[in-house]
Amino acid sequence: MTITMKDIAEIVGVSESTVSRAINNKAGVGAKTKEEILEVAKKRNFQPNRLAQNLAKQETNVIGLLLPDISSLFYSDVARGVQDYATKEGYQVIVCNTDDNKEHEINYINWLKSNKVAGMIFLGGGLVNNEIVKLGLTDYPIVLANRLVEQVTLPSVLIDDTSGAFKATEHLLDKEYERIGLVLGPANSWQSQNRLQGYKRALQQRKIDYDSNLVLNKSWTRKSGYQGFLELMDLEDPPRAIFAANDLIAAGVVEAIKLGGYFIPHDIAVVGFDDTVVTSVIDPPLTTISRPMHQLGVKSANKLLSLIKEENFSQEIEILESELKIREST
Amino acid sequence: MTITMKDIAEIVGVSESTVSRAINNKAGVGAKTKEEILEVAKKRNFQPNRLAQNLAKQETNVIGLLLPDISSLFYSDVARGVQDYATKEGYQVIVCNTDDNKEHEINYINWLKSNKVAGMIFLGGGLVNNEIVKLGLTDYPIVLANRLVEQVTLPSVLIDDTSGAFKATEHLLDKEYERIGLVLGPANSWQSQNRLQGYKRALQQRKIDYDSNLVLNKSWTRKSGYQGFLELMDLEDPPRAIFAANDLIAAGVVEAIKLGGYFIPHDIAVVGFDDTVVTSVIDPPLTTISRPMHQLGVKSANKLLSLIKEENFSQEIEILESELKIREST
DNA sequence: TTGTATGCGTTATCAT
DNA sequence: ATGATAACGCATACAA
Repeated sequence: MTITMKDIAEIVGVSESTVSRAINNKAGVGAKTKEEILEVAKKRNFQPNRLAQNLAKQETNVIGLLLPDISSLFYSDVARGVQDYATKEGYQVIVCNTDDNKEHEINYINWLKSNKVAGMIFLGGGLVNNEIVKLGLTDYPIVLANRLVEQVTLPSVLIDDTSGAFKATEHLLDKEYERIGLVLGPANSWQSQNRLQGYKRALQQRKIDYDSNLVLNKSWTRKSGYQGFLELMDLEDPPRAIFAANDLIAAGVVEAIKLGGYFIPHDIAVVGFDDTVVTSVIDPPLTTISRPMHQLGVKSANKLLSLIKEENFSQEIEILESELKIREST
Repeated sequence: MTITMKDIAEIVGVSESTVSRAINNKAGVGAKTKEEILEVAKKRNFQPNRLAQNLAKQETNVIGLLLPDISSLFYSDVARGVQDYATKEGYQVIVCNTDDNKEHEINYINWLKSNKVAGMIFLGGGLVNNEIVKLGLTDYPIVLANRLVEQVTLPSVLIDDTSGAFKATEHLLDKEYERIGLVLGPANSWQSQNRLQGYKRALQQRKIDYDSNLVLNKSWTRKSGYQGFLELMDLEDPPRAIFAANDLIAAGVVEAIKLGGYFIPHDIAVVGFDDTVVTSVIDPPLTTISRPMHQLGVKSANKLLSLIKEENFSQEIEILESELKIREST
């Protein structure tokens, strides 16, 4: 069923090397011979065996993408970005779900290596850098996406969460709100910390004092938003604008506001963070911070491929900005 | 840097075939020789070159997964299921985003074929069956996941949407509601049609007359749910239970109910469909139909691998049931 | 038990 | 312009 170059060579009555040259469009084949070969190849639907091809060329057009979980809202978007760019450049990508399990990660890395992939992207998660080095990956094209490592610096693409929070806060500040409630997730999560930092920086820029009473550390849930709003309203001088550190929290805030009989944004303004589907459940449409997830994938793949092709003109670390999406809640 | 069997053979002072046998745990190697070989292999961190291995064995441990879009909520879950099962069985999967574009699909299929994948899963989307056959895939292990084709029957795994709607309706019927409002998506979508069919079947079973006034065809949005509820309330004899054909619609229904001053489920009961993240935004927690998406992936991969291993004991078409998740909205 | 030889389907380096 | 040949790294049938 499946035909090889050898077969074509026999049919046309030439050598395998001539067939190879003709099919790969290389110089050194008579016009007529070439035509004949291509005709047979097309007619018999010849497909080169990539395994043999890659083995001979000592290179592949496959890259590996390691991430915690492809079914996550965040990572699947990034993965799509990686695939879009890679495909466009003639590469395929193998997605490996590590579940943040170090053992899984190592197994996958070994599998990818033995399959001679052209390079790898490590998205999120947290394999310590030393171990990556130990796995002999230093001489391997690698890009880190949204994953910071200490010590050794590897080419990376990151999304700047802090500046996202900065923009959200700044936006409310622009709207003349000076006291802005902030409902965060747990205090020990770095997401909370980054977003708090952005919030503080925005206040600082406007020379507005930071009031810790306005900042609540809760969890990343709708319920937290609901309760958080009630707590903020209990303050002596309650805020008339609220920055919810993710969309789920924002949903809770919005619901509490509406059930309290207030109007958005007339009485109280709300900004969310993430721009997930959750946004579509909220009325009025939520002003929120949109993180360039697809873009993160595209840029990472872009960086990796230029590494592979040794066009190392891309800077080591690239930082992507989040975008403020102004809708009707502010 | 990377070591081959040839190198090991030289180091130990045996032939390549002996090394191959030792490493692949095959009979016919002296215990001592084997030990020596394995030691060197381990020490030098030998990784067999899969390209060469596959080329020699004329088989690979890679399967292709074609789907419209990995970043979609639904498909990414299924993909995860495929990967989980495949990985467990020692296979890797290549995900290809077709965007329902026929040309893309054909390109991917050709790429997968030339890479000698062991088999493919076609998830969703719609390449006509004839074309699949034309691509010479009939002699290729293939499984269709949630994609029905006419004519030729290929091994398939499907999720029975109709029975999901049946269960949702039955549940409300069990709660003694006889008049049940149904808010669907567009009338021409087969999702709407299936869900309507399940609804009707449940009524029929209880010998309850179908009242078309209770059934609304709108769109798959929150807004539709909101308006749908208002329309239903305008009826002479409004329903006290509502089946929303997806979670987004349910979210709108719930909001309208609450803003109308009614209580859920005391005054009005609501059932959704999909069990997506949207559910977590709704208060009270929504009773909904959960489709076994991850399971769909697992079963598809399972079927494909048994096809590959020629253990064709699995039935041609497998149907997966949806599950009723009873929470607090009913 | 071990080694030799050959093949897997290409690519690439020589000759001719 | 074309062909013979080796090489890529491994598996395997056949000898020894």
